[in-house]
Amino acid sequence: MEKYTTPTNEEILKVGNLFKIIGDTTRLKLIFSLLEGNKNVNELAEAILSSQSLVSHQLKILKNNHIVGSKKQGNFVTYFLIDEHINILLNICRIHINEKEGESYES
Amino acid sequence: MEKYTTPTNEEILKVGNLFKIIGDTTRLKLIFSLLEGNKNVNELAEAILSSQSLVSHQLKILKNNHIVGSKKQGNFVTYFLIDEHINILLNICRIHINEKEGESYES
DNA sequence: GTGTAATATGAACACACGTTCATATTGTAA
DNA sequence: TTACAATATGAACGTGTGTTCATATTACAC
Repeated sequence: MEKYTTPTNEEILKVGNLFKIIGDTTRLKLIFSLLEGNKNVNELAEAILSSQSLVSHQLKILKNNHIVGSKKQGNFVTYFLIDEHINILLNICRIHINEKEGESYES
Repeated sequence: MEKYTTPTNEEILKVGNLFKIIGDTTRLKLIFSLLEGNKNVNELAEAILSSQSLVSHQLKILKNNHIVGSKKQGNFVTYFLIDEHINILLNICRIHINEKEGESYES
């Protein structure tokens, strides 16, 4: 693992923003759904049991933050995960959570 | 890396919550500050240029979510990072961001 | 005991943000 | 062209949350 020094304020903003983006359950569901394979908007809406509008809004946020990409094919728009970093983050997070199994989390 | 299946809704909530916790700049500053060594509340407030009250509030959230621990020593309370997972998450996130260097991020 | 430093806490405010609804846009088929 | 399906977008609403301020608690020194 690369060794990092103390981050600048700008970097802290970026890190915080990325975590904020993947800290929402709707967007997490979209990401986990896309891990199973590329999907278009309606397929995603069905998969996560949400409205088309909500899915479209959240996909835009994921796209603006370079987590997903899209490819227009006729009437449909196929979305896909851009790289593996997000998946790695999610797996480490799940390991962390499973180790803390049983402990309560509050805000 | 351990292979994970599709997460349950409960697990998605937990993952989302953890990312939400470390998705705030004030809490990130506290975490990065504690990576340099254990500190008490006032030292942290000075380090991140924030008020004692704000630091105390945010430390409580970090503690409730098992990211930091505390140890009372007389009049002072020393805070420390509980494990390495958070640091790993932060490093991967920084790698991700550095690779995306130059690209803009919007919400 | 009193005074003071360190920390925690609760209320209040302001703002961010996720969701819904209605509607606009785009593309395809007839 | 018209009709319809897929997607995107903007406004509005309600809720969550980070911050500040004032104050409470705790512990030490005198």
